[in-house]
Amino acid sequence: MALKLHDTLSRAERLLQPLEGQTLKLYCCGPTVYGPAHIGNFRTFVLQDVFRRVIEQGGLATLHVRNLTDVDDKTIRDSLKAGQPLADFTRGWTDKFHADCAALNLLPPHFEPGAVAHIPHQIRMIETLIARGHAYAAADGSVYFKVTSFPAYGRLSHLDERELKPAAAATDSDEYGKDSVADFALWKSRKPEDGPNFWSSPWGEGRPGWHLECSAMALEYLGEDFDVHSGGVDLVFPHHENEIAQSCCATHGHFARHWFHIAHLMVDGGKMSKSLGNLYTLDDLARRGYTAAETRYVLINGHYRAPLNFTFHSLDASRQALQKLARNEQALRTAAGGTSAPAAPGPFAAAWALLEDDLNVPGALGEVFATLNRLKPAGLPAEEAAAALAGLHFLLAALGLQLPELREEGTEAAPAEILALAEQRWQAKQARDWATADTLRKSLEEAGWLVKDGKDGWQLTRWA
RNA sequence: GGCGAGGUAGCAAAGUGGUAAUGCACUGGUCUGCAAAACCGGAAUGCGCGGGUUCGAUUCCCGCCCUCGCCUCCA
Repeated sequence: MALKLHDTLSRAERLLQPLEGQTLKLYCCGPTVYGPAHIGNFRTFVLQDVFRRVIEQGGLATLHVRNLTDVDDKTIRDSLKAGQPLADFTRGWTDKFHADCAALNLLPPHFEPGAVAHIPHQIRMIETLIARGHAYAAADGSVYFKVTSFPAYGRLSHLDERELKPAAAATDSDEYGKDSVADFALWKSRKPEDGPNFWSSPWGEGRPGWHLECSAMALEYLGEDFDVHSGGVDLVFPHHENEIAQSCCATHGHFARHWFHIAHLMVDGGKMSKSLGNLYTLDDLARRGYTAAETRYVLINGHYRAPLNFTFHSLDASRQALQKLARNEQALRTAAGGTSAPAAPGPFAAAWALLEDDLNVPGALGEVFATLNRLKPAGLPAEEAAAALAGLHFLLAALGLQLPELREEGTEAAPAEILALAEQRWQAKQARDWATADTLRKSLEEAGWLVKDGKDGWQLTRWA
């Protein structure tokens, strides 16, 4: 195992080695469950999944924690709007999230804690922070973290090199009582708009602040020190900066050793937003006929540190690419006379090396194709084909790519009238009545079936 | 305005101090009555702009332009 990964904090590529033993501890900021996640959210989760798969293929174990934010402004607001108890509301969207994750072939985290279930942990952490002089309760019962009490604040996002936009310092009317505008909430006192969603604490009724949940859960499941913390780039500031401050001040640990941030997905060259109508969910794409596997391919086929431009053309390209991989895989299987366990990259060593070099997925995919093109699977001797097949499976497993069914079958599934049309066309063709044959072929195409002529007969393929 | 990430063929996207992967699209051939699919080939002549360093820069340095993100609860 020799994965080099860029670290946001040190701004350098660093070799990843578990702090303890052979298990790499990974914390990922999860979704806020108040609606369906969009493909931009999933870019982050899919890349984290590839990361985990590469680590595991490389021979290490992982301990993967990804939280669910099931209490915050949006979940509360929308559950009240829906007239549902918060827990029921977020459970529904959590189920949807899990279904989407499964469709995208994401490995489930080992722990997936929710914020609501860990409120005591968060309260305990706040008590520690207050006791150590890093936090204070305001008059209204909210508790804030005192940013000036942590000199290292801002290291991750290089705050010291930045000049905050004057407007950004505008006070939030909800958060009066803060000593400094930079201080952030650990506990938010109960407000009328929270409805029935409040919990009791030493500071009165209220609910936990968003940043704290990740610190508390990371501590609970991974300990004071762990290997990698990951999320979308937009979380660098303030979320991750705040997590570092809370965790380092509440424990004696160093918190995460390595920060892994994934760049955003763009659509048609611009940002994704509801108002532009270019914010897609997995279901939106499914309605247009694209599979989750095709979506996954699109999402991983760009380096994680660079913005990736999503287009429907790239989805079409992914479909073709996956078909090509499937054909090659089948050719290798035929040549090898069976499958074998994916134990090593074999002839795909160059592709694997690219994955180990800062998770260069597009480079690795390019290398997979280049290797296949060189190998010419159909003509390989059985032994070489078997090694290549195992290697291909090794790479596909690391990327989490599931190959589609080859588009060969279909004739059996065709309805009787389609079969009749096809047979009629074949007869016309035998009679060298090309005009009739072509007309019938066109009708079949309009009905959604492509005709493929063989030597002694025809085949149908579902087309639309 | 500050900080960060980017600008590579029609689209997407790797990579490199010395003739620029890969996928899609395009195109020639095989096959076919013609196609489709598949297979075997091919072309692109493309590294944002201007300087500098260098024998040589897309790659390093400087300046500029453009895009995207963050700038206090957006993956």
